[in-house]
Amino acid sequence: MTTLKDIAEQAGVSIATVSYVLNGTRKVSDATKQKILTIVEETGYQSNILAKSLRSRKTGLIGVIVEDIQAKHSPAIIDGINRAAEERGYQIILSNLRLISKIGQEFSHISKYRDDIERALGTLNAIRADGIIYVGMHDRKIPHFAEEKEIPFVYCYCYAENGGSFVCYDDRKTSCELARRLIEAGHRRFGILAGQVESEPSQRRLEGITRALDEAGIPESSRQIVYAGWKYETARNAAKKMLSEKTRPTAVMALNDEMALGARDAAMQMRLSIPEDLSLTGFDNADEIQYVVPHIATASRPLSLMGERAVGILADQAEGRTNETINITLPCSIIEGESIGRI
Amino acid sequence: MTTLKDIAEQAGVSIATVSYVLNGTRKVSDATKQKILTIVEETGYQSNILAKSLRSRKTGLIGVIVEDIQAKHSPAIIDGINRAAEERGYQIILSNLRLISKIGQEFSHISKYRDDIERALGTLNAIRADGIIYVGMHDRKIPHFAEEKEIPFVYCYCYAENGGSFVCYDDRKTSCELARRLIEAGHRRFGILAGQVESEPSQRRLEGITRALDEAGIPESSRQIVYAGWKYETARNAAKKMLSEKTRPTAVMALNDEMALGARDAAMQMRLSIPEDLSLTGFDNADEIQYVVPHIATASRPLSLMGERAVGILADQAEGRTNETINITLPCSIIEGESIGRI
DNA sequence: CTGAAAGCGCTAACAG
DNA sequence: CTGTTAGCGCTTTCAG
Repeated sequence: MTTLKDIAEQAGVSIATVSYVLNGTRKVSDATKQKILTIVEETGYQSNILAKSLRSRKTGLIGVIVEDIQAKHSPAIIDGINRAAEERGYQIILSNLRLISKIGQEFSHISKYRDDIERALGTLNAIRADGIIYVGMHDRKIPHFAEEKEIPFVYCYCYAENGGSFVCYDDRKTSCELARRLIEAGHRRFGILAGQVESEPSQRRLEGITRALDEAGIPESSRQIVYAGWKYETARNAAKKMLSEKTRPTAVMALNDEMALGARDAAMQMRLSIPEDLSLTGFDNADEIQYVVPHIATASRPLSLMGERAVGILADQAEGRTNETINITLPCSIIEGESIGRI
Repeated sequence: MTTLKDIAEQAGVSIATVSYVLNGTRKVSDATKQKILTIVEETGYQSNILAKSLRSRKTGLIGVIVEDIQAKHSPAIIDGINRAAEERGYQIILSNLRLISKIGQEFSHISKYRDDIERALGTLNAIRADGIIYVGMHDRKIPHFAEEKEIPFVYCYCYAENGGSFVCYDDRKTSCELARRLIEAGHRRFGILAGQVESEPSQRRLEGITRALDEAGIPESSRQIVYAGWKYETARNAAKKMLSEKTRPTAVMALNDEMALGARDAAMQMRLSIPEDLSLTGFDNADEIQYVVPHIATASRPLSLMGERAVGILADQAEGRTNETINITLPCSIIEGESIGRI
């Protein structure tokens, strides 16, 4: 492996001079500069990042701790992180906590995995990463892991109890917007398929819908809320019950797409067609609904962008441009579908 | 940041002794050992991996170049890589080529992205990764990037023109097995929805099916093969045509699940029900088909395991246990569904 | 404009 | 059993 020293010897200059040329740290005569550059080219010299980092105390590494890379939203976020990182000359070092297989849906027990997190943090620390992005599995509040560490830390798709920068998306506003579309289409009786009672995204999405319904003066009695646990099966059963009542809702809002599919199949089984007999909305713009006809109206989260913005904050902090705690909430976009019918 | 030197001073020993204790490189008296360990614990000392690696010429870093992290199969493979890497004390450094957005389906033009790849390889080289895993986007032949490099290199979900270790899965055998199930169920007229003509996975899956049909003595005239380009839309159109022929196939084998969904919707539109009027199989076990009823028989690829095995090969090479080129082909598992009917 | 030299924090050969 | 010391490859003062 070629080193600075090799280049210096071949060029008949000191290693310092080679370093100056390579980093543009100081003015060097054009002659020597050219000579050095030629040799660098010929030898295919690659500076040793380890040595460089050891000296300069900057590694150009961003540690990404992801609660589960197999969570549906993770790849898009990581993609965004990767893109932005490369643009700024950083590399990604990835640590996957694999929480799904470890805790299933028991997000509240996350504290049990504090050990895993500490270990990941330890490694990233040992490697002297310039900053850390923590990508959550649900957009929810979690303990603030990096309290005592001095390394820049940004939460993405989650946020910390007591501060810390984060990037998330506005599901409250988006849900509100979806509900408004249904109201505009004339709907007055709503069925809502929510996640777990304690789930924060579920609560926020519910709040958004509630706001829209309140605005429209729709009474509580015309809102049926069922906590169907985010899943297809449970949602289908809940929807079946909901739709067999005498004053059944004319619109069902599922707080995620998987539950929307459950509601759709319940409707199909009951020979209710969408959108003629029933309007339906989802959330997340999941793969699973791309090919169902009619297309179900849903919302797309700005996942890639969230990753990019997280890197932006991190880089600003790592490079000393700011030391502020920055919180960014990005808007979603509504995906139109034919599942909303006028009444 | 605490260093070896700090610990040594506090313990009143030399830094070498501390190093010996921490690495177990040499016997040290229990007394000093305990004293050192206590101080390490108290200070929360983290050894500086950069310095360590610079000296020992091993970084404990595995570079993972993934053609696109947003490809459906990527997260599961990376998950497997991550799991196995952690077990062996390696960290993952991730480089995402983002090929999908760059070239779409034009996989043949991949050579244009040689530059991107060279850059990723360069960075990984500069960082002195102990080995590199290249995760492809399709299980296909690609140029051998690391010919001249001395660093261990393993291809995953693809393989190289002229050698190099790789891990892939057996779509030929699996397709053959799927076809046999249909034959056993009494089918004699087949429609096959393939990918692009030049696609290797498509060719292999087709070969598997051909073998099964040949074995069963089913004439070429009873096999309708259409190259429907892997996509829902094109597959639906192709299936529609296929199913309107007077001697329509009784079984349609789509070489991926997205096309199976296309075939299913074509059948629905033509009022053919599955599995009574038509049997259907897919491939890949994609998210998109998890919730369609009846469940479509398909095949699940051992993605996570492929990642794990790739790390196994890499670690064996990096740690000098072998210098052989190793190729592993893993079996898939058939996912039963109600989409296969007896005839 | 250029060079010598002092480290960054750690490992490992050599010397007790 | 323990310590001294020479680097790993690079950046960056300090001195020409």
